[in-house]
Amino acid sequence: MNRGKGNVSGGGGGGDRAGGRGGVNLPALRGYNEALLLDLLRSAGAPGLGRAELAARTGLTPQAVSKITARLAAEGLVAEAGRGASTGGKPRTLLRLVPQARHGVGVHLDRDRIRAVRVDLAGGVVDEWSGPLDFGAGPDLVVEAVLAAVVRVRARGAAAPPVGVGVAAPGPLDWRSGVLGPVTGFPGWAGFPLREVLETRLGLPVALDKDTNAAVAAAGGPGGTGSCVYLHVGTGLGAGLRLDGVVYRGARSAAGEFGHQVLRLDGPPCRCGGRGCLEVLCLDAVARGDLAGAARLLGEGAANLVALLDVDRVLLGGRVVAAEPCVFVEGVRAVLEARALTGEPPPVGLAVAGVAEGAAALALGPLFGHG
Amino acid sequence: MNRGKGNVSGGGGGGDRAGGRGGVNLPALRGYNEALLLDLLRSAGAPGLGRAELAARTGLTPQAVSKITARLAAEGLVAEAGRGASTGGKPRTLLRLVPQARHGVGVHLDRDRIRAVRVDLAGGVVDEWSGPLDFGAGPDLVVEAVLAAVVRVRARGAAAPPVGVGVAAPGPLDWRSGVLGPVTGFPGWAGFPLREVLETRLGLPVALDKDTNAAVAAAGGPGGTGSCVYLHVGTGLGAGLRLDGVVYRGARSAAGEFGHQVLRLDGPPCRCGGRGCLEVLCLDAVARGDLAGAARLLGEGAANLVALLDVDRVLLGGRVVAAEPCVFVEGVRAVLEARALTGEPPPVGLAVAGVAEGAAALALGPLFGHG
DNA sequence: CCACTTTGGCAACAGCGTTGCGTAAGTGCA
DNA sequence: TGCACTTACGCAACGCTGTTGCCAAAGTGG
Repeated sequence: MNRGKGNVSGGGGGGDRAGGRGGVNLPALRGYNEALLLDLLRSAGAPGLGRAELAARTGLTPQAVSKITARLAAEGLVAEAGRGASTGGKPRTLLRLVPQARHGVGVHLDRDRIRAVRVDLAGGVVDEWSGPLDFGAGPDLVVEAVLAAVVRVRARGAAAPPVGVGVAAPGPLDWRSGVLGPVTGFPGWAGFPLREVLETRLGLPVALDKDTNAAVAAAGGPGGTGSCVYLHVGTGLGAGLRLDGVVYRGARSAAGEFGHQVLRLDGPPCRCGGRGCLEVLCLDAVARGDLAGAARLLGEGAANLVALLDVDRVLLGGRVVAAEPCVFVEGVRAVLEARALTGEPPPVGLAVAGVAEGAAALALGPLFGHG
Repeated sequence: MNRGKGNVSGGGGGGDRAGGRGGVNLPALRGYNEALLLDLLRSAGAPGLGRAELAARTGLTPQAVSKITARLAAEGLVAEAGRGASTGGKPRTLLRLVPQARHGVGVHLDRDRIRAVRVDLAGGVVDEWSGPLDFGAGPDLVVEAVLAAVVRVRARGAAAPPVGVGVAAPGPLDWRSGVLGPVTGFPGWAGFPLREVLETRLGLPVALDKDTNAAVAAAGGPGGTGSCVYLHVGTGLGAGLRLDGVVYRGARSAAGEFGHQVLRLDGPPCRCGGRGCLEVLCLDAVARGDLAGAARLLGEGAANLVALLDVDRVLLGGRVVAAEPCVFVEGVRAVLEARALTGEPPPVGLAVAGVAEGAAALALGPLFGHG
C-alpha cells in the first residue's frame, strides 16, 4: 500500500481504515501536502494566493510550496493568475485552482426523483440532469437509473473521467461498508451493497452517504472548518452534522436522528414508539397548515442541538421548508434568539446547494484531503 | 516551527493552529509515526505487540517500524518484553510501553475541592492528593492552590518533570485561548487567562478544559476510537462528548450544554430563560427525592442525544449520580432500551476514572498524537 | 539613481521510510 | 536427526521529501 505515484488522490494516510489511524510514509506525506495546498487555493477563490502566503498558512517553507505547486501545475490543477499588489517588494505572483482540471459527479436518489450533476473543482455545476425515479422499485432498477444518470452528465469524448461519483440516498445506511439499511417505507433495500455494485459497474470510486450528510457537506462550502448543521423537513425530519469541518456520521452511521427527540413528554405517540417526538409535533403542525407553529417547534429542536453542539450555522432544507422558506427561517431564528444561552445565536439560512451537489463534493473530498 | 528534534511531543502537524490544517514536514512526520506507535502499544496493554504486528496495523513497512521503535527504545519509552508464541516461524519479540518513562499531572478544580493526580503513561495513578478549595475566592488564591497541588504530586528529586499538566475547571471556558468564562455562580472569573498564567508559573505545558471534557477523555480509556458521552449531574447538568475518539468542544468551546434541552414545552421556567429544560425537571425530581424519576428524565435526554449522535457508550457521573449509582444507571438504561430506534442501545455505565485522571490524560495527549 | 524589501528559483543537503538481502529462530515432516 | 519451509528482524544502499544557502528578479521609497 501507499504506492501512490503521481496521483494526487493517493494521500490521506494509507493503512487499513479499520480501527485506528494509519502510518504516514513519504508518498502519503506528499499527497497530504498537495491536497492541503489545493484545499487552500480552493477556499481562497477568485483572486488567488501567492506562494509566500501559502507558506505562511501551512507552516511549510516557501521553497517547499514552490516545489509542490510546480507539481500541481504540471498536472494542470493549478495555474498562475497574474500578480498581486506589492507590499514593498516584488509583487507576488498569484496562483489559483484550475476548476476545469477535474470533475466529480453527484447523484441524489430521492424517493420519487433522481438528479445528477457534474461539478468542477470549484463546486460549480457544469452539467445536470434529473428525471423520475421509483426508489421502491428495488435495487436493480435503481442501479440502472444511476448508471444512466451518470452517463448523461459525464463528460464525453477525450475528457478525463470523473474523479469519483458521490451518491446520496435516504437512510439508514452504513457509510463504512456502503450497504443500505431498512429505508423507511422501502424495507426491500436492506442489506444491498450499493456502493460496491456501483463501483464495479462504473469502474470509478463511489462515495455513498445519507442525503442529509451530502446536504451538509455541500452547505458548508469548500474548506469550511466550523461546525454546521443541516435540518431537513420532508417526509420525516433528519439532520446532517458537520463538526469541526468534517461530516460526523456516528459509531454506526446512524447519527442525525434529529426528529425523534422528545420535546413534549406524554405528547402524541410517534411511529418510532416514543411520545411527543419533534417529528410528530412538527409534521402534525404542517398537516394542520400551521407552518409558523411547525417552524417554532423546529426551532426548539434546533436550539437543543445548538446548545449541545455549539454550532456555527444552521441550514434548513427539504420540501416542507421549500414551500415557505421565510416562515421557517424566521421562525427558527426567533426561537434560537430567545433561547441563546450566551452571546449571539448562530445564523439561520437556507441550504442553497442541492443534495446532488453535496454528493459530488463528497466524491471530490479525497482530492482535497477530506476523505 | 516544526523543528522538533529528539522530542517525541514534537509531532502533530505543525503550522499555526488558527484556522485550517497545517502542512507536514519530515520532523512532523517522524513525530506523528512515533506517537502512532506509542498509542498502539498503549492500547495493546500488557502482553505487548510484535514489530510485525505494528507494521500490519499501521501500514508501514516492518523495517520502518524497527527504526521507529529503536528510537523510542533509546528514549526509554518502549522496551522488549519477552517473546510471543510462534505462528510457524521465528516467534515475535514483544514490545511494550514503559509506563514509568514519563508522567503527567492532572488537576481537578471543583467548586469546593481540589484534587491532583500524577499518572504514568498507562494512565495508572502513581500519586494523588486532594484538599478543600474555595473556587469563589478568585483566581489568585486558586492559582496558588493549583501550584501547591502540583508540587505535592510531582515526582521529586532527579526524576524527569511531567510531560504536562492538565487542569479541569467548571465551564464555560474557551479551550482555544485557555481563558475562563463567567462560571455559574462565580462571575469574577470571567476573562481570567488561567492557562497562560499557569504555564508561566509552572514552566510546563498546560491543558485547560471543562471538567466534563476531562471526564469523557478519561472515560474513553486509552486509544478509544468510538463515540462516547459523559453525562454529569451535580449542581447543574452537563455533558462531555468524545466523537470518533476525539473530544468535541464546538465552535466556541461551548459544546455539551446538555441540561438546557427542552423536554417539556410549557414546563416550569428554568434559570436559562427557557421552560421545561431537562435540568429543571431533573433537579426538581432530585429535590423531591424522586431519584427514579430523575433517572428517567435523564434517560430521556440521553436518548435524544444517543439518537442524534449515535454514540457507543453512555457514562454517568457527578455527585447526584454517585449518591445512588444503580438507580441512575438502571433508569437511564431502561429509557434507552425503550427508545432504541434500531438494534441494541448503547451500554450505560458509571464513569470510573475521575476528572483529575481525565485532565492528566489530556496533558499526555500530545505524546500519543491526540493533541 | 540607489538602497531596501519581497518574491521565488537553483543546487546541495539532512532525514524520512523503502528496498534488497542476509541472518536468526522457530515449525513440520520424513 | 536432518532438511525444507516459514516468520521475524537487522544492515546497507536508495529514492524522495522538505530544508537550507545563495542568488536573480521586480517592485517601493528617499
